[in-house]
Amino acid sequence: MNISEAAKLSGLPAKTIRYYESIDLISPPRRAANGYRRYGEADIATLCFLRQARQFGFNIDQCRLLLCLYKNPQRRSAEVHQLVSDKLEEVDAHIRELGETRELLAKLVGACANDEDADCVIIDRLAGQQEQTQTLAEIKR
Amino acid sequence: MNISEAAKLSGLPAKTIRYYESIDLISPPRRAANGYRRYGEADIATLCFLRQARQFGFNIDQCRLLLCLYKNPQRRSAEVHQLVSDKLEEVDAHIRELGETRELLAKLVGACANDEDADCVIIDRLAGQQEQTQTLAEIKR
DNA sequence: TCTTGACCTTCCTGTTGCTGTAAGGCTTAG
DNA sequence: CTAAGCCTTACAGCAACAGGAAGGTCAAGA
Repeated sequence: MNISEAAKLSGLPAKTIRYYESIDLISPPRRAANGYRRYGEADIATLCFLRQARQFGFNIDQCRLLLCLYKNPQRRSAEVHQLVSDKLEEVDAHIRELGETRELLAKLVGACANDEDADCVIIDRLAGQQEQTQTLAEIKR
Repeated sequence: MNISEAAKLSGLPAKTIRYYESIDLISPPRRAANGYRRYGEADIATLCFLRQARQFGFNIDQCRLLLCLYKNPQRRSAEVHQLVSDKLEEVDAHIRELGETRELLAKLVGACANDEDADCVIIDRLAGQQEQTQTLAEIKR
């Protein structure tokens, strides 16, 4: 099948499939006489695997590793487990960070007068000296 | 003061300050006779404001808006409130999305045998046809 | 047969928010 | 006089693609 059908079946844009080939994430497919890329079932499976892995938040390098494991019948499931639990920790850390930001933003929203006046706690807070000093202290540590 | 002191006081790398100037986020400072940038108190305040806004997750364009409001004594706090509550929603959506990913990852981690065997639920799940079909159905909608 | 539209190809640029590096000028201390 | 530590500009690169230009190919219809 041609690239656009592979795209449909895999759920990845054709652009992305070509991109993955260009960075050696997937191996170049056979070409038809006219130069068109030809994909088979196994290629589609690989592309689906990649789409899923990306959706799970794995970056391209992590996908490379996962792909190795996927294609290697000698793999140990413990290796896969390690990769995924690392990613889980990564995501947890990211969520915690965003959660802190969220709380700070919520405080700002709650504290702002939200009226026609120019006085604005949010602006004051963003311009605030205290926070600046605190951050400076952190930097100096 | 020169750029490196401005960097120290504002908490932004000198590189970033020059970058902000290059994209017209901040106005070009005066120059000393030798061509060095000279910064004053007001410049530092602006840079601090930007650092804080970035820490809160505002992107550069949003910082532009915030900066306008910051510098405009005719602002209405309601405008600021709007910007910040939009950002809060944005962050919330991001957190929800990450939360879903987190749950899926946790399931994978929990289901994996985590041993010396090649059988791996995670690999199966990432390569899974069901999910693929489901996603295809979603695409076709 | 010709044309039209839908494919396909490669190559180049742009996105976001910086960071790194090169190549060179200024300043100050020893 | 030299070495360090500033400063300047300008260009390249990161992730993970997306958009578009310029051109070749293919199948269907008038």
